[in-house]
Amino acid sequence: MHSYRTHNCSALRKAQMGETVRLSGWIHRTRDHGGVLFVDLRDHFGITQIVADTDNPCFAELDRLRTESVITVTGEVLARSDETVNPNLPTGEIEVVAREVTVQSEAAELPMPVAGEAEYPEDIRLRYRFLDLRRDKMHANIILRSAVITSLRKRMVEQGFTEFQTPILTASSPEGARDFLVPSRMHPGNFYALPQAPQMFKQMLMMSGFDRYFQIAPCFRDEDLRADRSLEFYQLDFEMSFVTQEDVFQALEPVLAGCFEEFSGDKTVTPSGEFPRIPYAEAMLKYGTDKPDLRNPLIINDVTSHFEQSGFGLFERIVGGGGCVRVIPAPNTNEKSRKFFDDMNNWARGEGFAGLGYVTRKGGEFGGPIAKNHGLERMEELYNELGLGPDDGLFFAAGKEKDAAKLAGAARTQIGEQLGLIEQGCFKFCWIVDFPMFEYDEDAKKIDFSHNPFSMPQGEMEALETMDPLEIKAWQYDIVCNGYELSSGAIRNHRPDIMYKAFEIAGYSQEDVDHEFSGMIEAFKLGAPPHGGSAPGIDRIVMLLAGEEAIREVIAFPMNQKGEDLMMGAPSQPDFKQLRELHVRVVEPPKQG
RNA sequence: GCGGGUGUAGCUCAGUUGGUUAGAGCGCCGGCCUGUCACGCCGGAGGUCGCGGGUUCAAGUCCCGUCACUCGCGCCA
Repeated sequence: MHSYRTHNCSALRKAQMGETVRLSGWIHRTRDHGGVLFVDLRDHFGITQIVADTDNPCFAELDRLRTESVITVTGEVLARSDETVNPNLPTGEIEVVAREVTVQSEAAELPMPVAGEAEYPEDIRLRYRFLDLRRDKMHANIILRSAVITSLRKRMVEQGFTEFQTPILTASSPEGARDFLVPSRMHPGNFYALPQAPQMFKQMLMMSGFDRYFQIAPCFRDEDLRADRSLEFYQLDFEMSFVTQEDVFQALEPVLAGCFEEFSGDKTVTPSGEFPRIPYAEAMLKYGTDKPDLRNPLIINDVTSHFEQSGFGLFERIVGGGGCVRVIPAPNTNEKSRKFFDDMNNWARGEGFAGLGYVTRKGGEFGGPIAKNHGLERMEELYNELGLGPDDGLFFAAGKEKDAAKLAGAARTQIGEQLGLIEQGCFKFCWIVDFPMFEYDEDAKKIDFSHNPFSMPQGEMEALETMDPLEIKAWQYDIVCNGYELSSGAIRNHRPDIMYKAFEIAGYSQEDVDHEFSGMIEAFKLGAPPHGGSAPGIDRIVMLLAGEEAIREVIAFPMNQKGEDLMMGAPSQPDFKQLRELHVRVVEPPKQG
């Protein structure tokens, strides 16, 4: 007989009745009835009930052991009587009568329980992650992650992509997020950078003639963390040669839709080939964000023209000063109390906005100060234009265009949630397209790239030479699911002349470009195919599929919000010898206060 | 760097307008129980109420500061 097991803890059925078997696992729970003792033995696969009565020589040992101790049990498979079958357990029709128990590892008292579904403080969960990962939910999340990655990989290969590995120790890239630096022992004073994304390498692979690249790529960014953002994360990084934006969409949609359909259970998924394309400007107007949650049916409207001359002085002044007024409908709120509307205003103030105005409407009767001051007839006109009903309230976000859009977008989400309008049980994808190539940087008082400087401008050289830079769009796109940005991507600028021109508009000389991106420019000058790609975030994909709200729930060993690994104790101070070899000296920052 | 939330037993939490010895469930330790599966019953141990200061006859409770965790803003092309 095998030293540890003949079956796993989810394998035994009535068919094995009478067989002598051996199982190994963790003691999940014990139930001591005095005369008879039940032990739930758990492994990766499931749970099997072990039983021993007082006449059984194993009784004392099993009774003594704490939960989460690891044991090997040899015994006979018994069918349970009809009344004692547990229908909730795949192995619930049988139990194993212990004959021999070997303790593999005795557990001390636990800092957090493994059995049960309670919530536990995250710092304790992270400190004892190996215990946390034994819990059902976490174990399932990590298995899901593995299955999702396998599925994505298979689907990419089916689409004709080739998997590559690119360097982890690489060069700092001058744009984007902060780099993680690694000191070079052999080159004193020089540092490697960990890749923020394998951007340069994948473009180089296209210039190397490989046509379709992909990688499950680790990426590193030294920026503050969020629920859906960590210092290190994985992307399904891909790039394609000789493609238009539409070709990229058609390659990715079946991969994402297919993967989501495979793992989303009962939830519906936007079908491949039907992901809406929403221009950036339209998204900012209708949803107040470039990552709209399309499960929310509310649409924002611009009503600035209605308030150029209005009895409502505040809005008139805002509009007169070049600002705008956006409205978010609150359908069927005739039963809502004044508190509901005031609470929304307080919420907006709490979020740091000036405030959120509102109009109430109950059976066709308008209420609230805006309606009164603006005039009931003009309000009626506004409602007719927006197609609103006699019981629909209306919220107002006014200010400079950027602020009004942001407030309207946040309010749209808040109203949708408060009124329970967010459609559940679905994954709604969309592409956001036509991002502006440039934007005006208020701080630096100059034109700068709005997103990726290496994207191809729509209209190429002619656009750069003839158009107002702020009007130029880029072949750049984001994919969004349920309000989460899964990735951004672009058709790249593979033409040195267009590259120089684009950088010139943003205030960089040809020498600057040659100096900062010499490798890339060099490659472009030696035969570069038109190419483009994207890189959906794998952690976020798994998070959505697992129904979690933080990527830490789908990462085996995540960091806390301060970028610390509480289990391994990272980051930590290196010893002096290591620093000396690396030619690095640490200067402590001055203490506060 | 900034703002919100939380902080009471190993864990989850309750604790009234400030008022005697700070409680419950789970876990732990001991005892009882032969069919449970979140087993049940009895008993016990376990607390710097995050930390520091202040107000008060009296602070878990009020005030100020600070720390930790967390969510968000900035940041993340």
